[in-house]
Amino acid sequence: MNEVAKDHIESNRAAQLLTDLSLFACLPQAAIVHFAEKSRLLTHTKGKVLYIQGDEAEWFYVVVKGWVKLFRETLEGSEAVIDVLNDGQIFGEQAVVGGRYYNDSAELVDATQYIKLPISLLQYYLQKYPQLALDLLAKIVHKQQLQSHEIEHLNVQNAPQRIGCFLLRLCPEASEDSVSLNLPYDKTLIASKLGMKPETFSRALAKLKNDTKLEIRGAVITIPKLQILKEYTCHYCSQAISCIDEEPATSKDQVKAAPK
Amino acid sequence: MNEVAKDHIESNRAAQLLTDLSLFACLPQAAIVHFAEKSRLLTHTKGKVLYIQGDEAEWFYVVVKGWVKLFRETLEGSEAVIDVLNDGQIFGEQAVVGGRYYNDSAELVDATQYIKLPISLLQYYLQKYPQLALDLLAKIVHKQQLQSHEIEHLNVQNAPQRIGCFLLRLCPEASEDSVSLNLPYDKTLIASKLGMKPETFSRALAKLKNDTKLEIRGAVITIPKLQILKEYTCHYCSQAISCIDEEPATSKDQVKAAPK
DNA sequence: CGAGGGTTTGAAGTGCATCAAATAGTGTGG
DNA sequence: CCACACTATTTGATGCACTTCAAACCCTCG
Repeated sequence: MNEVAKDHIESNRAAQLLTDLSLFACLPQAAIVHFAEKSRLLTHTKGKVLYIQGDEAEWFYVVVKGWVKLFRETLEGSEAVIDVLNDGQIFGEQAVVGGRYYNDSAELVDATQYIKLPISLLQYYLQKYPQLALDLLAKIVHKQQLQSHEIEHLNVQNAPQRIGCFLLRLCPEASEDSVSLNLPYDKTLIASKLGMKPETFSRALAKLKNDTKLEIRGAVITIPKLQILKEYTCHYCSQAISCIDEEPATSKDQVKAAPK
Repeated sequence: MNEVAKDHIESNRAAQLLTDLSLFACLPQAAIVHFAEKSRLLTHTKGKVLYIQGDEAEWFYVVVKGWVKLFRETLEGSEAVIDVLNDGQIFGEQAVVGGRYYNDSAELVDATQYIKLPISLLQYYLQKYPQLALDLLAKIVHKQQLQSHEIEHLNVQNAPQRIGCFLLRLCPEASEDSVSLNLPYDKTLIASKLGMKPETFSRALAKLKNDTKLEIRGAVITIPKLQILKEYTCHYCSQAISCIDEEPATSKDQVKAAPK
């Protein structure tokens, strides 16, 4: 198969993936195809660095399958994990407005398939289809709210509670009393994401297990009584409901406001 | 003076203030007048609560003169300060997309003048003037980047360094070797914003003073050698330049991208 | 002057980090 | 399929940073 044909197939596949993106829900098919033509569908193994903080921002990214870590690193080498993303999530898009540079670094946590798309094209379509700007706005606001939540957690929760909250957010929406789940990635990485050291994570998880009757076998955790965990954890959260987050509304759900 | 005349004057004053807002730079005067008509220009004293987390979001706000604290509160009463805003800053606008509820609470820190505007009107103009959406996007992305920065700081800096960083961000853009500045609000509030207790703040500031040769007289702090403070503080920051933030670009600075 | 909030100081406790080492788990090549 | 190498995770011992509780101090404002 020659290069051109290969590119064509890759582009078709990308178009198909991009069509499923809720961010692009408002775009006509032609625009999505345009994005797909200019995009690259890539797969790399764990450790691949997609960009680093301070790089000139040319691309934004979509995770197709796998896990990507966003982080910031100091001169000393200590790093702060901003977020860990998986299938369907977008990143690097902040550079579309404001700064011309990435303000964090991105690295694959696992073997991961992803698409990279030119930011310039996003800028173009933001102008052309105003609804896209509104949908992007909604996505970014949602991310920001999760971040506010993180800041709160770092301030008011101790290590076992932060882990408890993390587990709760892994639970399927409508969960029964008892849930069994897999940790999505390294315990070390979870620790960083929660702002603690691996040793602390290990000990804190042991304490949580003891206090809320978890069963732990490696990366598989069973919560026999969700309610116990919620009380232990979310009592210290500001949200009455719980820490479980929801997707932001997309174009279809938007309410148009009347003036005057 | 009767109510109608008073409202008229207030509306004129609000229009004038809104015209200066960089967010509204792209709007025609008529739209700004429309906003002004539907807005309320208010002044309240310290402690006034503008809204609390979970309230249905009807209004967004602009600080005219003073200080406003955004925070999240747990059932136990411990609070996490998300941000402290002053003149010209906007808040409560996140509710314009996504959730219908505020996801933090807002309270005046000082006697403060502010404007409140209907979110429904913002929604209307976001649709009508796409550039407004892009400018709002830029503002929110900028806020988000500052928040990522905060998360990093909570993770990698100790208390004296976080204070040092806070002081650096108070310095005027082009500062000489030596700077003298006023703390903008309560030390207790600064402490909360930096994620520490008042006692810790007091002790950490004393340590910072000792380590970087500050002079402190109440709320007036003199930094004799900026460079010393930068090295002490930002060595642990990921940004090569410093922690000083810049305003996001507005409409005028935007670059239009060519397709294809 | 006296009340009250903001700030500092002291003493003691707690949680998390650090350093070091043991153990479990995973993928590799033989 | 096993042994080895390498990484992830756990465990232990110790130290430091920050918190907590308590009390003093300071400053402002009625």
